[in-house]
Amino acid sequence: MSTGTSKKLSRPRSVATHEAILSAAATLLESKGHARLTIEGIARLSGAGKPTIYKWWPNKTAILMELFDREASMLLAIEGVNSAESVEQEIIAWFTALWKAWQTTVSGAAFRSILAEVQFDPQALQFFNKTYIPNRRRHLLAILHKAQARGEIQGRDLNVIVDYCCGFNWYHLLTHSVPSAKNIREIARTVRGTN
Amino acid sequence: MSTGTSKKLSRPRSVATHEAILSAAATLLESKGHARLTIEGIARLSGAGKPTIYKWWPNKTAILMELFDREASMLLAIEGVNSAESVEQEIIAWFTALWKAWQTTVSGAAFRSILAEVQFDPQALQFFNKTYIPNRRRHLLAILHKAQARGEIQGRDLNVIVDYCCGFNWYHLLTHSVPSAKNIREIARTVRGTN
Amino acid sequence: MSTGTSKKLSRPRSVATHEAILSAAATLLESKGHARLTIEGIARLSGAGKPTIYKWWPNKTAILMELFDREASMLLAIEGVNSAESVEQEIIAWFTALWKAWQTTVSGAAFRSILAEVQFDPQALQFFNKTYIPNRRRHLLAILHKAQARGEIQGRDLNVIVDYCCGFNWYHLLTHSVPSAKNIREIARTVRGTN
Amino acid sequence: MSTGTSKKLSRPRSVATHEAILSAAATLLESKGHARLTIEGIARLSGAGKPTIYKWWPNKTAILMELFDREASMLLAIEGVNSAESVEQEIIAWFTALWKAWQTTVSGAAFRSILAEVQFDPQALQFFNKTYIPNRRRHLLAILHKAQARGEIQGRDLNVIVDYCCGFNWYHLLTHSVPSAKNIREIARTVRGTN
DNA sequence: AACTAATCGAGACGGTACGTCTCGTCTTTTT
DNA sequence: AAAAAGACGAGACGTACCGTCTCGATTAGTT
Repeated sequence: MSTGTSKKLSRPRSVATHEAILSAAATLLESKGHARLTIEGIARLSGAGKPTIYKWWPNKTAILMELFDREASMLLAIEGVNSAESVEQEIIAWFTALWKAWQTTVSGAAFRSILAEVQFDPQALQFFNKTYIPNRRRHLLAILHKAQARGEIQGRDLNVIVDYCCGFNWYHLLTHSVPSAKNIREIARTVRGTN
Repeated sequence: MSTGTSKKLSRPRSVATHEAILSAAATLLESKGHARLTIEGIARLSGAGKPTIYKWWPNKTAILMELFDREASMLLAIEGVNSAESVEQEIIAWFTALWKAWQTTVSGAAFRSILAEVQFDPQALQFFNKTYIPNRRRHLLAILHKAQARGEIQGRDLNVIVDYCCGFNWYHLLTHSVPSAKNIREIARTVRGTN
Repeated sequence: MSTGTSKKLSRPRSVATHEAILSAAATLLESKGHARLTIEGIARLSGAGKPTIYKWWPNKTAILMELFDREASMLLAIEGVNSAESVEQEIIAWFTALWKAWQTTVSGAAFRSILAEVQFDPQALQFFNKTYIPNRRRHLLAILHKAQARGEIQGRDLNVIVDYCCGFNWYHLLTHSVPSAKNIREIARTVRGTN
Repeated sequence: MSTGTSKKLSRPRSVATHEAILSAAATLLESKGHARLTIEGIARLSGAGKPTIYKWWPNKTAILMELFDREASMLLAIEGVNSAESVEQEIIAWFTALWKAWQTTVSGAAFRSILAEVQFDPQALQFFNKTYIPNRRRHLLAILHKAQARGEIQGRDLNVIVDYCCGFNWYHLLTHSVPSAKNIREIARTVRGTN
């Protein structure tokens, strides 16, 4: 009797290979840099065959996105509950944690690569805009919404705030300059805008 | 004392070829997109030899930068001196003009390509950060300085303002989303921040 | 006991491509001549990719050698065992057959090209001297040895005979002049040298 | 005041440049080898402009031929009158001198290069066959003619002898193997052919 | 326990672009 | 004129990856 859950009749996808590919990508991104990160290199290092990689990821960007998510989700899990007293405090905490992650893991390099790579591939860009970006904006947007509900932010278009806050981070990421704590405080101050 | 007008004793660089290469790059960038913009393609379309291109530009990014500058300088020339009554007005005027240029010429696509390309090449990135970016920031920084002198802006780090304003524009450029007039007004409002 | 026929665990080398490359080389050598025989041209005509060619042959000379061997082995197969009555008869038969092959197939042009090409590449020259040439000399040397055993040749250094006989043929090949039947008879006469 | 000798209205061909080009070619041929001997390299080393070279020599082969002639004529001048008692002695003397020159000057390398280069260029080959080769054969042919007149050689086609003697030398030149004194004696013996 | 079917590694293959090299022609200024 | 300097179009060089393909070997889960 079928249990309903359609069981596979054949060999399942190898978890070890999946993992090996991702960490090979991480290693190469860190050691050789974006320009030297090639599918061929990943295959070589991971011991996987090229067709195996192409079977599961449509392109390099998809690998990078999965890599970034893995690292970023760790970050989110670690940060956990943040009971800050004000929007500014919350944003400062969030940006500080974000930059710490971007610096200490490959996630920063990965996101930088995604941003660059996505400009080459219209299809990847569409996925990036429709699915990927909204997910990344969600956390900041939630903080702002709460603040708006508490009355801390008034008369502001929250999406514009997210735009320029993300923009600020992207700007620093793409120019390889880490914003100082002071800079982060400064940008956090702008969100209230009590005028 | 002779200024030594230093006449070249050989065939001078061909202006026509220089021009043909740049406009071939512009055409290809517009028609084929960034991914299909190759040195080989530029050589083919422009009628120039590949070595000629490599002689004058070290890489694709350098061509794109010159292309962008050409378009951007036109923009600056056209916009001219604008004596707006407030910082906000000035910024709104500047951003509106900038986005008009980015949309109506290839300059937008060129700058997007530069941002992506520079991530691949550490040397190009260094030039980008040390020389190219400061030049691009100058105009906005000048506007802010004047406003600070007039007392319109107080207690703000002007560089952070430039960071997030550029960031805002880059963000929209990289996600292929044009900011609305309303959005531009909104971001212009944040620079004053009289709190 | 299993001889371990060592089966390849990947896609086998394409015989069709191998063949296409060789015959493209033959066609180009015949139609365009040695100067216009380029790897790029062979790739174009054969439909193979350049890297495929470089994978299997280190340089143009290697292709030419294989091409020559293919044609020459046909010749040897056709000529078969020839039981002539004297050295002179044997040499005349051999040279006549050789020149017929050099004229009716690309093998002549191929060998001419090899001789020229090998002067450019010290590595190719070494292979040419150590491996290729001895193989080409073998047939003539065998004829002379047999004759010496029969007492037809006395007090001669057989290697010098081979040197000048090959030299005679190379001379005519390189100056694009085909030796007449009379000339071949004349040179065949010199090998006996009963003085 | 005019000396009577029709003065040129313009700058005459520079002898120094002519000389510089030839010796640059010799130097490069010796140090870098045939493959690295390029017109561009000659221009660089000699300090001449490329167009100057092309003005006076149609191609690289022509330079090599002039270079070879310069060296070879020195040889002939030095060897001078050779009063040998027999054809064999004469040929041995001639070949020994020839090989000494080929080994001690660049003339050997130059002639090897000419042989190779000429295979690429049908026009150069024609000049080579019609003009160059006959000049090179002349000396040996003269020796043989004298011997024939003296009755030392009978019933032989002298041209075939020259063919295979040149062939013998070319063979050794092209395979980079210097014939031993014994080998030279051996080949000299064949010319008499008293059968 | 044998069968089955997808997965995996290996790597050959046709492409395309890379950045470099040399060619032979040209244009300009100096001698 | 002739020569230097060197820019230029042309096109081959040998290399690096791309993404697709064909193999034989592996390895669950189903019969």
